[in-house]
Amino acid sequence: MDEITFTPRELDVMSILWRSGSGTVNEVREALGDELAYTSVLSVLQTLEDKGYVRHEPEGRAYRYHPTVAPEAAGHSALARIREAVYQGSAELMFAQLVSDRKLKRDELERMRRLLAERLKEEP
Amino acid sequence: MDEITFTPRELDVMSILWRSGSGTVNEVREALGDELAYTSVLSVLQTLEDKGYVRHEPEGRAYRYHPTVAPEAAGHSALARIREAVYQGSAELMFAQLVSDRKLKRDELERMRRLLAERLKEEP
DNA sequence: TCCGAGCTACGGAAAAAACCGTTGACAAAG
DNA sequence: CTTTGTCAACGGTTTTTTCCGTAGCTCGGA
Repeated sequence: MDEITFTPRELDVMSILWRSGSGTVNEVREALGDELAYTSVLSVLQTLEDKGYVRHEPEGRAYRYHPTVAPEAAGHSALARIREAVYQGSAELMFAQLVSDRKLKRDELERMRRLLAERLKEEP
Repeated sequence: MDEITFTPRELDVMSILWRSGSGTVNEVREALGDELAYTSVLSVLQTLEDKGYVRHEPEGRAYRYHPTVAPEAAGHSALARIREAVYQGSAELMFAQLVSDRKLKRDELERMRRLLAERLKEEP
C-alpha cells in the first residue's frame, strides 16, 4: 500500500506517458499544453525517475521514458485520498457525486450498470 | 466552473473543516494527525482565507473558521482532474476502478446500484 | 578537421509551500 | 497593579517545486 503521489506538473507528465505508453523528452514537451523549455521537461522526468515512477532506455541519441507505475495504481491512491479528505471515507458518497454528473451519456451509465452488476455477482 | 485546488496540507485542513462544519485554530490543530505548531495551522487557514476557501468569525477571543466551498465542489474538481490525467478522460474507466475495490461491502454495492438506477431514470 | 545540431548532466534562480518564533493585544486571576 | 495564559498578526527560515541556462558530449556534414 505504498502511497503514490505526484506534484501537479509531475502528473501532467505522467499523464502523457500513460497515454502514449512512453515518450522522449521532446515528445512529452510537444504534448504538454504549456510551452516549457526542453530542460524543464527533462528535469521533471529526472525527478520522476528519482522517485521511481519512470525509467528510461536509450533510443538513438535520446532517451525514451517509460512509466513504471500503472495509471490504475496512481488512480487508486488518488481516489483513496479524495475519498478520505472530501467524502469522509465514504465510497458511496463519492460514487453518488460521480454519477450525478450531467454530462454522462445514457450508454455510459448503462455500461456502468453492467459493470456494477458483474461486480455484484462476484461478491459473496 | 472555476477550478478548485488545494495543496496537500490545505486539503488536510479543509477535510477537517468539512467534517466538523467549522473549527478554531486549536480545534483544527488537534484534529490534525501531525503535530504542528499553532502558528503553522493558523498560516494555512489564513492562506485558505486569502484564496477564498474559508471565512472566519470571532468566537470569544478566538476565530472560528468556516468553509466557503462545499466538499462536493472540491470533489468535482479533483475527480475531473484525475479522470483527465489518469483515466484519459473516461468516467467509465474511473468507475471501473472504483467498483473493483475489494473492500467494498455488498450492501454498499447494492446502494450504488440503486443510485445508478435512479440516475438512469432521469436520463432522457 | 571544424562546425552545428541535438542530446543529457549539472547547478542554480525564482516561486510556492510548509513551518514556526516573536510580538503585542487582551482579559482573567492573583 | 502585575502576572499569566490565550490569541492573531507578522516576518522570516527551510524545503519543495518549477523552470531554465550553460557546459559538455557525440554524431553527421561541409
